[in-house]
Formats: sequence, C-alpha cells, structure tokens
Amino acid sequence: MKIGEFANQLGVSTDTLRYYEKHNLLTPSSRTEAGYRDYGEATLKQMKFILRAKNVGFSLAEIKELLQIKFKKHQHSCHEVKDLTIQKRDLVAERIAELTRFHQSLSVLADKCCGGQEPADNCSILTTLEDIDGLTQ
Amino acid sequence: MKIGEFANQLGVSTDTLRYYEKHNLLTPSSRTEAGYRDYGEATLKQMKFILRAKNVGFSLAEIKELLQIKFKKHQHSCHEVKDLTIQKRDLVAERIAELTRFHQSLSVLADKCCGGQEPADNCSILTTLEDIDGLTQ
DNA sequence: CTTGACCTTGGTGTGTACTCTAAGGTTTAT
DNA sequence: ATAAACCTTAGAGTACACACCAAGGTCAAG
Ligand SMILES: [Zn+2]
Ligand SMILES: [Zn+2]
Ligand SMILES: [Zn+2]
Ligand SMILES: [Zn+2]
Repeated sequence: MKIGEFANQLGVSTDTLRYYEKHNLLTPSSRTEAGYRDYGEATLKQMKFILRAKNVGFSLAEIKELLQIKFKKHQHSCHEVKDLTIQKRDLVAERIAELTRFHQSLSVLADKCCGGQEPADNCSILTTLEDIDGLTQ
Repeated sequence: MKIGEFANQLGVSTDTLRYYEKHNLLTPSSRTEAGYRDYGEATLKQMKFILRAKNVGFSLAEIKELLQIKFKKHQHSCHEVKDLTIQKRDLVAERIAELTRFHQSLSVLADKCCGGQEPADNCSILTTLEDIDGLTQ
C-alpha cells in the first residue's frame, strides 16, 4: 500500500506518516522499485497502536518508549509499563489541577462583571486584575 | 530603576522583560543617557497586572488585548471584557474535559496492570493498546 | 504522449513563552 | 586603572506535532 492510501485509511496525513518515520515511530515495511514507501499489515497494526496511545494522552516521545518496550517485551517488566502510565496520569492530573484553578478564577472574575454595553471604566474584571493580589492563592 | 533590580523585585528574568517589551506588553517609562531601560511606578503596576492575568490563565496575546482595553476603557465595554473572560473560561473547560478523558483512560489502563517485575509479555496495558478499539469513545 | 494524480527529498513555517549566546558598551568599587 | 557586575542589540535555540512548499520523479488513463 502506498502512503496516500495508507494515510486515508487511518485518517492521517501523509506528512504525519513521514514525520513519524523521521522520528522512528513507524517505518514502512519496504520500498517499491521507484522508492515509494510500501505499507503492510504490520505497519497498520503499529500505527493503530500509536493512534490509540495518542488517544489516551501519551506524547509521541512517550509512545516511542512504549514501542521500544513492545518490541522487546521480555526485556522489560510490567512495572516499567505501569510506571510510565502512572507518571503520565499524574502529570495529567497536575495539569488538570492547574487548569481548574484557572477556571475557578475566571469564573469568579466573570461573575463580578455585569457584561453590559456601558464603557469599561468601572469593569470589575479590570479593577480586580489591577488591584487585588492573591486571586489564586 | 534598571532592568535587573526591577526583574528581581518581580521575580522574573530580564529576558522576560525584554521579551514583553518586544511584544508590546510593557515598555519602560524612559531610557537613561547610556540607553539603559528605566522602570518606574507605572510600569510596576502594569507588570503586576500582567502577572495577575497570567495567574488566572490568560495567554500573553489575551493579556495584550486586555491591556489595550485597559488603556482606553471608555472606548470599550464591560461586555467586551466579560466576553474575553468567558471565552477563555470555556476554552479552559474544554481542555479540562479532554485531559479528564485522558486521566480516566490512563487510570483504567494502570488498574489493569499488575505492575510486577515479571517480563511485560502479557502486560495488559500493552495488549489493550494493541488490541482494543474505542478506549476513549 | 501528455495530463493529472501520485510519490520523493529537504527545508521552512506555526504557536507559546521564553532562554541563551555573542559581541560589545557602562557603571561601580577598589 | 581595572575588574566585576551590570547593561545593550540582534538573533538563534527549545519543545511539540505537525503543515506546507519547491523541484522534481513515477505511473495509469485517455
Ligand atoms: Zn459593567
Ligand atoms: Zn465589567
Ligand atoms: Zn503484569
Ligand atoms: Zn502490565
């Protein structure tokens, strides 16, 4: 299968596939005589693995680690895999906590403002940002 | 006040201040004869505004908009300011939702894996990513 | 045999918020 | 007078995950 058809089947761009190849995430099985990339069953499975890993939030760098483990499963432990997963989960949790603080602060700000059409001279969003410390502390 | 002292007082780097200046977020009141940046009260207040806005999650681009409104309050309405705030809040909410899905999926994965020291040949994290569709659907 | 659709490589651009470097000028203290 | 500590500019580098481009080669259909 040439790159275009392969990309279509997976709903990604050919650029993405070349990018993944360049970054050692997915190498096509072989090349045709003309030098065209030739994708097969194995690459299809691997690409699906990558897309699923992306779907649960892993970055490409992390997926690369997962792939290396997957390639040589007997050289790695469950512990290692679970560790990667937990670390990622905790990182995501931290980010969620930060964004939740943002959301809370923004809600407080928005609730203070009347949102009317009059000039913003006394807008409480602006005055709060000007005057008050510790909005998020 | 020269840039170094100013930066120290605010807990940011001199690079950051020059960066903000380049991107029209904060211009020092004046320059000394030698061409050194000279920061005063007004810039201090404005920098605090910027830092507070950052603390509630606004990006520098959004802060720039807020500053432009702040400079000419009578030319802008409360509505405008509230709109910016609400838009940002909703964007943050979306991102939280996405990350929460990630967190959920990662938790499910982690729970499936024993995390032991044995080889990862049968690791359910890997087999799940290999085999199952619709982890997040 | 030419048109159009596909493929190749290498390189640049995007957005975010800085950080770092090079090469040099100024100020302050000793 | 000289060294340390500060300041200046312009420009490059970082991370992330691609998207886009130019210049050219290949392939199937009409
Ligand atoms: Zn109002
Ligand atoms: Zn208002
Ligand atoms: Zn196990
Ligand atoms: Zn496992």
